[in-house]
Amino acid sequence: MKRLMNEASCDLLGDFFETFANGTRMRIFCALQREPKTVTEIANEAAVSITNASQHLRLMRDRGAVIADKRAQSVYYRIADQRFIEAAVLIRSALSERSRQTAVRTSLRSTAQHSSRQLQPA
Amino acid sequence: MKRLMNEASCDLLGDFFETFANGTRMRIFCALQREPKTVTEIANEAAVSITNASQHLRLMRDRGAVIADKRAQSVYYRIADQRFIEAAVLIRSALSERSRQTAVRTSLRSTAQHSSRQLQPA
DNA sequence: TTCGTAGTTGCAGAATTACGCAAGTATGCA
DNA sequence: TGCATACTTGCGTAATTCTGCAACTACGAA
Repeated sequence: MKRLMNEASCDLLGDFFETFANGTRMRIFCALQREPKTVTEIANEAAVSITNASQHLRLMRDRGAVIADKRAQSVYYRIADQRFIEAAVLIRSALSERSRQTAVRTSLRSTAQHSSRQLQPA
Repeated sequence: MKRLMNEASCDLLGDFFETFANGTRMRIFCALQREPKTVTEIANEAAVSITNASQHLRLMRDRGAVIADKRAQSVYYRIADQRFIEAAVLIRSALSERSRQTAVRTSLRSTAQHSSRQLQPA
């Protein structure tokens, strides 16, 4: 297998993952999946104060995850790139599949931590 | 557009993103891209102490991002699912493309923050 | 048994991040 | 102008996370 990412990519990615490494920001991301929304709407959906939503949105905007468009008094936020959603869906599918497998494995042997050996190189 | 993720997915994803929301853990992830490695090897590549690498690896393992296989005295860690790498590559491509676009936009108009209006719904 | 290598874990201090409150800016409407 | 709505920002505190040190377990070899 070829190396898919270099050092610089890792740094970029680290920043990006930090952007969503927070329950509130993840809920904001989910709330924005379908269409742009105002800060107030986002705060309601994510169940946080408007101040708090605004703070998280600023962070997300600074990191390029969302884009803000001002319209009269309101500021509409939207997800900056559709691929962020695609990536999320991809990861989710891997996670849900894995958790199912783990459940099966756990019920067959004990906690897997003790069974050593067996190294399949990816 | 249909809604791609529900609430439960968001929670799952939040956990996952937290796993990589750290420079050290991202470097560990990059180090493991191609093949399984021992804690010592990982610590060297990520430029951290063995203790520190071990602690991060435990967190990553607890969250299902990596898998540990013990072999004699050494513990080999590997990435749990190839799709995690695919997702990372997908996000990286979006990020690098975006940063190029932003650079162009910034050189054309000022800082974009002031130019209001214009709301394209995704 | 004893020693060396490879990892893990408990603990404490440092650093970072999250959150709310209060005060501020920006826009629209009467 | 004055007032209301919609956000943003500064600041202090609370909570979380990171990191290293020292002590501990696990395994193999002499």
